[in-house]
Amino acid sequence: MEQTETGKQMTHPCRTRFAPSPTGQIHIGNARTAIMNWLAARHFHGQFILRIEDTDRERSTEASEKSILENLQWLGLDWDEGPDTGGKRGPYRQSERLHLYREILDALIQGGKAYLCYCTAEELEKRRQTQLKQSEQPHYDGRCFKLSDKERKSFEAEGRKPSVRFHVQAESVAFNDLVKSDISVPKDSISDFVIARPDGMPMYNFACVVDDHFMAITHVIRGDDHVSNTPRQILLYQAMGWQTPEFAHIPMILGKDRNRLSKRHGATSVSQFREMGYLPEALVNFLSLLSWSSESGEEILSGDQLIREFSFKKVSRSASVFDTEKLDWMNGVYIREKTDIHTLAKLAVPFFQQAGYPVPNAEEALPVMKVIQNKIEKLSEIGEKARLFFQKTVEPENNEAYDLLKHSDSHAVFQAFLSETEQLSVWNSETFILVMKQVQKKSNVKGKALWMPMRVALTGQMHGPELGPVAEILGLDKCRQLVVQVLG
RNA sequence: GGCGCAUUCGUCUAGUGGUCUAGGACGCCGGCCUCUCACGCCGGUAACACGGGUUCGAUCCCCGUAUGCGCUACCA
Repeated sequence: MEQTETGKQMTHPCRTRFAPSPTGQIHIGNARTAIMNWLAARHFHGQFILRIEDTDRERSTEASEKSILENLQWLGLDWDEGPDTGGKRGPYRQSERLHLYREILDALIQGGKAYLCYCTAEELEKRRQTQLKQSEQPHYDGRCFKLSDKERKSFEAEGRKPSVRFHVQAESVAFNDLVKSDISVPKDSISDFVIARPDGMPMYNFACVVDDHFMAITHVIRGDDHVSNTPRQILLYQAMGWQTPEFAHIPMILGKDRNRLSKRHGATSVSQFREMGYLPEALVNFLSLLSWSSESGEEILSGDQLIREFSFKKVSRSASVFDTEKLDWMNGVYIREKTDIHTLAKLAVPFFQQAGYPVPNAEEALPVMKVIQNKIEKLSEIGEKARLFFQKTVEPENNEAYDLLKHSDSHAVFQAFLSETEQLSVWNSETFILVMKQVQKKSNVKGKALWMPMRVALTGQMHGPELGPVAEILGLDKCRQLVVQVLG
């Protein structure tokens, strides 16, 4: 039998879940939560379950669900059970589990653990305001708990539709969080809360508990914005006589201003990072290093290493700021060191095309990618860095470049280059270097004065990739043509 | 307002009652390499929120304060 890190014995193998609500693009913070759940499941050789929490009918869409699954897959996460793959504990969409909630709800009401509440949203809000005004703690006063049959009937006659409220009886609730250690909440800080809407749709805290129970989730790993929800959920587990799972609340991810990450901070959805040319492995690596660190202290970690090294003990308790500069660096590491050049070329094709360059496939992208591989940190920089290979005409980028072309030494270099290449039939990086050596002899110009004019002639720019490979990709004809152009 | 949680370089983090003159990474600065830029390599900059305790000794333990975040929904 496996042991959890708190020493409690697990009666099932580790089962974790990621339970997004399909109300938009998957957010970077949610993605991190998904990654942690996935890592934990894989580390403990358990199962990772995907569940769609679509009880908010107003905001849930099918398109969102589809996009969430796609982006999770893009990140490289896989799940053992989910809405698309199925599984023994399904269905995996809350909207398809309504009958189950209904059953539990009835049982709860029968057992006196929950009751119908006829208060309207307006009434509730009004009372809340009064409580606030009297600097009281806003809470539900429990008035519908002791409704007489007569009162109930009169409410029904008014056409009021009741919601279902959970009757809180506990003194106080305490639990041991795998990340945050002991957390306890005093009694009266929790008042009777709604667990189902008048239309029968379950509320988050309720549905979540029912599903986690029936899906046999052993570790609930989620953002620490759920810490305050946990006591409510534990009360529910207790009322139903179910065993509570382990809880692990991982800290929030903050924006640069230390506020909760939101659109104001720029890109926040996984798909946006994908479009900007971040590699999934880099994003996963970076995200897993937020509020977590490896035992070894390594920073560049593959998925397998992440799985191997995963541990709740290494999750820190405080929020972290999402630092794109470090992400950029890490993505650069993946581009230049951690990704096979052929794979990279393949991934790059859409970015060439987006920039309008005629690159139909990975074969065409390959040589250029080899040359600019260590010049970019994101694939979206391809447009800028590869421009020199596709531009129709070459213009010196600034006065300095222009002056360089007009220098008399440069003139000699160009002349020599043309005569040296006149009879050439073989053309590649090496022959270009050989030619330049000859040019040096002939023109008696060397070093910077030799290479820089050639660079500007071929690319128009003062900076750029190594000239040999550039010349090779450009081809002999194009090179000669460009040199003729600057001479004329 | 109440309750909960947090607080080590600018950022991500390591760390333990003495080995901390606090380690690593990103960024930044300087140098090397070099046809340029980048890569790479070498070096540097920079932090234990504050105030009380406990202790021979606290970054590490306890209590306050401040600040931040979260929850306090018929959102999830």
